Amino acid sequence: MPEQAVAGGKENSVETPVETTRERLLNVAEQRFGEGGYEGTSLRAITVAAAANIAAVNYHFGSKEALLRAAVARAMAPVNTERRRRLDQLEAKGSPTPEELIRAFIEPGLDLVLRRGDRGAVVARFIGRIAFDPSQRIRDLYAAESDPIEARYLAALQSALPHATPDSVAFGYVNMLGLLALHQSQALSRAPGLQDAEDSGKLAENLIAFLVAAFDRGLRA
Amino acid sequence: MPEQAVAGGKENSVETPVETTRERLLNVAEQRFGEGGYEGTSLRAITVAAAANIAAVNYHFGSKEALLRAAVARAMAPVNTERRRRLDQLEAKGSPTPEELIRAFIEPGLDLVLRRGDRGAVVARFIGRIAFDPSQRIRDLYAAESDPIEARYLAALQSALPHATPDSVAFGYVNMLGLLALHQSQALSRAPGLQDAEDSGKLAENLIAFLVAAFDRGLRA
DNA sequence: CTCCTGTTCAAACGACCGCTTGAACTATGC
DNA sequence: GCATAGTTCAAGCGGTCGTTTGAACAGGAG
Repeated sequence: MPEQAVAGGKENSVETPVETTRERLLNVAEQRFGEGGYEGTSLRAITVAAAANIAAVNYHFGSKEALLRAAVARAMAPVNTERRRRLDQLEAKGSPTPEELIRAFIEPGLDLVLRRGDRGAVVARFIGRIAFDPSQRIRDLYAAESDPIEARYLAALQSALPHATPDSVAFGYVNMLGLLALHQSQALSRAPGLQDAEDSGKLAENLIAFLVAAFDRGLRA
Repeated sequence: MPEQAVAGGKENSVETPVETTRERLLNVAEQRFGEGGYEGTSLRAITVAAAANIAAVNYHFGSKEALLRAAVARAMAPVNTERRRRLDQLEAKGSPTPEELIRAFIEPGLDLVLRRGDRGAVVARFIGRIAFDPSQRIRDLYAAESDPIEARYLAALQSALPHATPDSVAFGYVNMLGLLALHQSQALSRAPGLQDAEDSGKLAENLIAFLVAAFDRGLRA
């Protein structure tokens, strides 16, 4: 391991660990896949931007799709963690409202990710883009990372909306999922300008208010 | 023009006009682009399925992107026509409600297109897929076909929702646009089963109710 | 019949794709 | 020192991409 920069390494100052080839590949993959989608982005474009050799992708990940899978897993991990944490918290408190549940879903996807500067915006766009990639195969790959907590949200939403049928609760959930992804990918923001932290907060509040109203009064009785 | 089958031609019965190569290309392009997206679909896959030569694409359209543009224009034409017709009708009546406006937007996209059998489902999926293609270039191509009536809808929605700010009305509009496209592309229906006419009607009603609630009470005052 | 225009065809172009190979390089363990 | 395992590299594999070419084919007009 030439450049892993373990703690106390002599080559770099203590607080600037070297970005490994693997990390650079994941970072650039997030950016490029988020811009052009999976099919529209070549491994060569990624490796050139990451100052790495093409063979490095197959060495570190095995294939283009495996690189994408690793990037999705890494990007979704903190979002899923935060969502789980919030769900635990709400369930411990007991009887969460629809708004609390929606907020616990939306904010980790927008806030947590957009509030950390350019990198966060890149990650959000990546997730949003992959979630609705034209290829069913790629969408499934995202769904595999997102599904584990879906059942918990559905159950909690059903409890919070006893008047709504299970079908209509599921309908609301996929609408929430879809709208979040579209805003994450910035495909809905006509003005191409990137959102800063403040805008992202406003977006989150607007989206939550929109969804709360739809859940509260827009589902089949 | 070998096989145009003008009226009264002797080769085919009166009511079965021959499908020209150009039409076959557009039909198959709708289907394949709707399945795999623009980047994920090759001209060869299209021409093979259409029983046409690859060169026919460049002869009839000029390029792959021009084929897509022609397919989008053909698919959107009846939707735009119907939306314009409904808007005219509502405006002639005066003071349309938010629900009437939302219905006039959603139904031409789902109903009109899904109610005409398999072909309609293919067209709907095609439109929905292209509207949020990963490539900005392709999305713009769709937006160019969709934009002309956008201003009319925004103005009408603003009048019907005087309490909402212009920004929030625009926010609701893009959400409506996005949710419709996602349902059209069937990316939100987890069960991969194709929707028949009856299901499509239910979907339209559910989506309209969801959006009406969100517009009525989910926008910034 | 001959010309002419519109259409289809097989074949090939250069470019790029994801992936593999085998050697070179690098830090570490003995 | 030397062997070893981890990593990077230039080069090339077979295949597919969108596009182009020039010839063949088909009907209509003179």
